[in-house]
Amino acid sequence: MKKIDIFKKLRSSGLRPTKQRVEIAKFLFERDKTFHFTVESLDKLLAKRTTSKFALATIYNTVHAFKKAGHLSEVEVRGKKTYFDTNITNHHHFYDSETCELIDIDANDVVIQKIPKAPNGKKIKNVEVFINLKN
Amino acid sequence: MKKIDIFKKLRSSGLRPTKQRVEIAKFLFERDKTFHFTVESLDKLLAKRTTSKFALATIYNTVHAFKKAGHLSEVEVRGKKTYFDTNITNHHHFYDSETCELIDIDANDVVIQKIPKAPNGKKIKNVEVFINLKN
DNA sequence: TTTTTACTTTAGAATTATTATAAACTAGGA
DNA sequence: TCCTAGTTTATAATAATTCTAAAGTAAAAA
Repeated sequence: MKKIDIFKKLRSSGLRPTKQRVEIAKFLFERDKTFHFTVESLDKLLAKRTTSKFALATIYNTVHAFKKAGHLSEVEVRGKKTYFDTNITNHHHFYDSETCELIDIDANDVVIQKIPKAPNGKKIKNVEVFINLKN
Repeated sequence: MKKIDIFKKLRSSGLRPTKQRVEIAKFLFERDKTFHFTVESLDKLLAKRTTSKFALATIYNTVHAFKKAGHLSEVEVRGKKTYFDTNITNHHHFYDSETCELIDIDANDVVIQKIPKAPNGKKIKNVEVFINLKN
């Protein structure tokens, strides 16, 4: 993804393309495969790859802004950390608690045959399937 | 559940039936319906219902001891808090993010037709289905 | 282009949930 | 009853995240 596209992506979602956002966006979105990360891991990776430095709060702000704009999804797993996922399509996850690793599962690879009705007055927003792994 | 049964329940799982544990166990297990709670909410409820006071650390210890002994299950949902569930059978959950409320779904009410193979070297430990609700 | 304004970044403080610590206490066996 | 290991407790520590307020910057207005 070219710099100009990053600019577009940010601007079209109402985010000013600041130096920090552009750098973070380039790092996150210029890749073919899905990328899972926590704020902490992203911070470390950015520190390695770039010369600029980022306040931790900036990474939190940016990642949440990207999420709000629909460029990232958030995945909550057992444990204290929040993971983010560059795969924003509807999909599911394997979770390997040994390695604390998330692995995407395509939505088509999980077929649910039967599901209960939502309680009165409520609707189903989405269904998340977590497959926990062991060795 | 009678006090003597609480004693048995605790002792059979290697937990000394201390005053605190017995009171907490009575509060949690002397009910017909599933009960979902966080450590924080349990603390508040206990403060209302009983005259004894409990250190927060005791509630953490006790709840985790109960979980380890298989008397409670733990459910992680979006957000920072950890929920515990007196329903220790294999089951799923609705999650109402408006009210931060968990609702049990019987395992039989969710039928999964197709599921992907675990990655190489890994096995599937369990499958958790979360149905997120909206209004 | 300069000025202005609103949005951002930043470092550090604050908050929140949880766990660790170490001293005092207690259940249950010897 | 005495002893010992397991428990409880208050408090400190930790960890992830959010808040704050000052300094900086992008983009609109002049």
